[in-house]
Amino acid sequence: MSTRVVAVRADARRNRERVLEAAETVFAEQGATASTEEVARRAGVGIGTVFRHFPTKEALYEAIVVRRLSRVAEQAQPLTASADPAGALRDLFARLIDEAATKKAFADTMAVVSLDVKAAAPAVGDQLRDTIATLLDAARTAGTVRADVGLAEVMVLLAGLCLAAEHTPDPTLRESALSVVFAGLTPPS
Amino acid sequence: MSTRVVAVRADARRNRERVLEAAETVFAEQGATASTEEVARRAGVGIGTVFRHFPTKEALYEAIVVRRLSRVAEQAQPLTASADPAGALRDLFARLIDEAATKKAFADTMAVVSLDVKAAAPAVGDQLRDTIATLLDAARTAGTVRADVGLAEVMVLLAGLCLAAEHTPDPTLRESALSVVFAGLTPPS
Amino acid sequence: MSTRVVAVRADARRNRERVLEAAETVFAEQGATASTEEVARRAGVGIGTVFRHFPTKEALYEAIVVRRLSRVAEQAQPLTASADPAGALRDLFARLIDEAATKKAFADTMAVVSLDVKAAAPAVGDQLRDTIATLLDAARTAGTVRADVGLAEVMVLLAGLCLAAEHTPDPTLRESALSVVFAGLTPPS
Amino acid sequence: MSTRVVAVRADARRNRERVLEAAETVFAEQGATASTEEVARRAGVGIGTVFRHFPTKEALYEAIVVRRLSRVAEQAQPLTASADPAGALRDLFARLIDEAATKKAFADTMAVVSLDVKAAAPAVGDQLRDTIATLLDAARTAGTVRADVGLAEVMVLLAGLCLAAEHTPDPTLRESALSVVFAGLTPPS
DNA sequence: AATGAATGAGAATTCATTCAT
DNA sequence: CATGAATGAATTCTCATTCAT
Repeated sequence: MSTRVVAVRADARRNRERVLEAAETVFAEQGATASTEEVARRAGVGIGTVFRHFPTKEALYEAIVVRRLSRVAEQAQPLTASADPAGALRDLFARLIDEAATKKAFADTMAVVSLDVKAAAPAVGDQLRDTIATLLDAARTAGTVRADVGLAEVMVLLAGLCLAAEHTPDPTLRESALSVVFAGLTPPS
Repeated sequence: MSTRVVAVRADARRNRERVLEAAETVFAEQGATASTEEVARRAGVGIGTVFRHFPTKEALYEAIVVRRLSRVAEQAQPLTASADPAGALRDLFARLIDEAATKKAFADTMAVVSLDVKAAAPAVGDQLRDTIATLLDAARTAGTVRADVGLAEVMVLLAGLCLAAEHTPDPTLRESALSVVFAGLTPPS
Repeated sequence: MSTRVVAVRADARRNRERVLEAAETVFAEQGATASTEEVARRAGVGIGTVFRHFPTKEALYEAIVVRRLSRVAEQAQPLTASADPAGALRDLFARLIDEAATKKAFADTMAVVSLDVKAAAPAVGDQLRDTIATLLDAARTAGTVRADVGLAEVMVLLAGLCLAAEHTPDPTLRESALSVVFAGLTPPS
Repeated sequence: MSTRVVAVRADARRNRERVLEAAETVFAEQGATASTEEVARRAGVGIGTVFRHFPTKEALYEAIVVRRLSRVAEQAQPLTASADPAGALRDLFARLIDEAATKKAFADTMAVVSLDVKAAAPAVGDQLRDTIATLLDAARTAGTVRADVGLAEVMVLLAGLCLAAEHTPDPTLRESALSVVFAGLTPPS
């Protein structure tokens, strides 16, 4: 009996996953204004199924945001152990910028997390923010980032780079812009 | 008869202007998703009039982009005479950033000009780009901006700062971010 | 020019009238749950037209309610001049009951007016209520209706008869029920 | 094996009962438009279970009607032994009216029984109708109700009072309306 | 040329009903 | 039998665009 129950749930979870996967793709391609119907089509499910799992279009979108952030935060955390915190920070930024360049609406996600702190579901982006804060602190302590730069402006810069990346297909250019920003973060010799 | 025709055209031109004015306001307030009906209402004209002058909502939006750019470029050009090109560049950026923070969809305008060069009506943003290019060249020559920084990445940075500004109500924070970028543009001592 | 303007309005008014007419029919046949699409179809207009004239389904429904009440109230008012107020009252009730028996949702309209006084748009049903109140007063004064019966209970009885009529296709039966009620309103000899 | 089957049936019957109980409550609160899902939730069963026992929402609704009627009829029957049949009839009406005022969709139940005789499952409301008929006959014989009043119009009046009661929160008013009706049923002195 | 009414293709959301587990 | 996930038709409402006046 418990197996049967688990089986049902596994099925539902699989469908939920398919919906999320489809939503991820669709939102990456068309942005947040993509229709729920399109998501359902891509997922190969009825539209009712989408709404069963996510009672609102916004709920679905938020789920994608959370998902993206979780992944990003997960991948970011190991960086805190880095011996070169400034370099780690830059690597992290580069990764996020590339993702923003590829996936529509990812930049918006970053902007929300970076800037509209209270708006987002609380604690959703906290993990990423914390990682960045840790790296920043370490870098300042190590003297590889200027002491007079705060987390807030770093987040603004990150958001800006991500948002600009959405319109910047050339990776070299994105890298150059990032270089300028990090040059600005580096203490004058 | 010719007078009548001229009169009509003057009328039409005035209407076109009113529509643009209204669109500017409405898009600044509500972003590009504002309805065309709302624009017509604000302009005090029928919706048919809006579509007569701009056959598509997108055409109207582009017209606003062009308009904003023209104004900005106009105000920017005098700066090319500045004795301190780097300082002038920074002032210009600050002005644009503040505008982006205040007017919705202005940041997108900047992004279009800065990044999707070919997408926009050709030569639309060229004037502004040229001004920035001139300032940048002068600053590099004067040694107040690093020689290895190109126009393209500067435009990316400008777009990024404007886009981030849209979500950053605190002017101090916007200023701080700008400072970092300009520190990054300054040649190492 | 004024003629042109008037012409447009006349056209719109005609369409509005067609929508109202269709809505009247459709609601009479299917009740208040009939779809707006069906109303549009019957009116021979696009669904957008219906929503242009009545921004909400509820607004459309209310318009029908108001319309029905206005007509009824208009027809009722002359009765106040009757030499036989009790008889006039009974005639009025009979008319309303018959309408309720024929038109779905009319009974609900009557119920709203009779009972949920404040809920309905204020003053919508007031005219009818006033007419009934006048007739009732006159009848009580004339001694043809019991002095201890108030307007409130008369309205309850009217609503009840209308609501029951909706399910009572036999007119003789409706008439019999009305007779009992009026016998109850008549003072004991 | 037979025991197991019996056990299953007992389980099923219990579930059926729980569904009915929940439906009773839900329909009383929200009317017939309440969703089947809500009924299932209240019953603490899956929605599939609801549809297993009642193949259609309408079937479920009818079952509730039947159920309410059975109870009412059961409670009513003892009244036939009353020495004062007219008084008993009035008591019965008062009880039904109060129930209609409290429980949404009960008035509709009454209307169905009173008026759409053939529509309902045959013989469903017959018991109540029979009780009322018996009381009416007795009262007519006793001379406490007019001889020229038939069962049909009494049912119409009952339905009307119940339907009106649904919108009449004031019990005094409901009582007053009932008084008028019974005055109308009483033979002229 | 201006007007604004008409249009109808979506979009989000709900819910009765079916069916795989 | 029970479960509840899946389905998709239906509904309300919006908005860019067209067209009669």
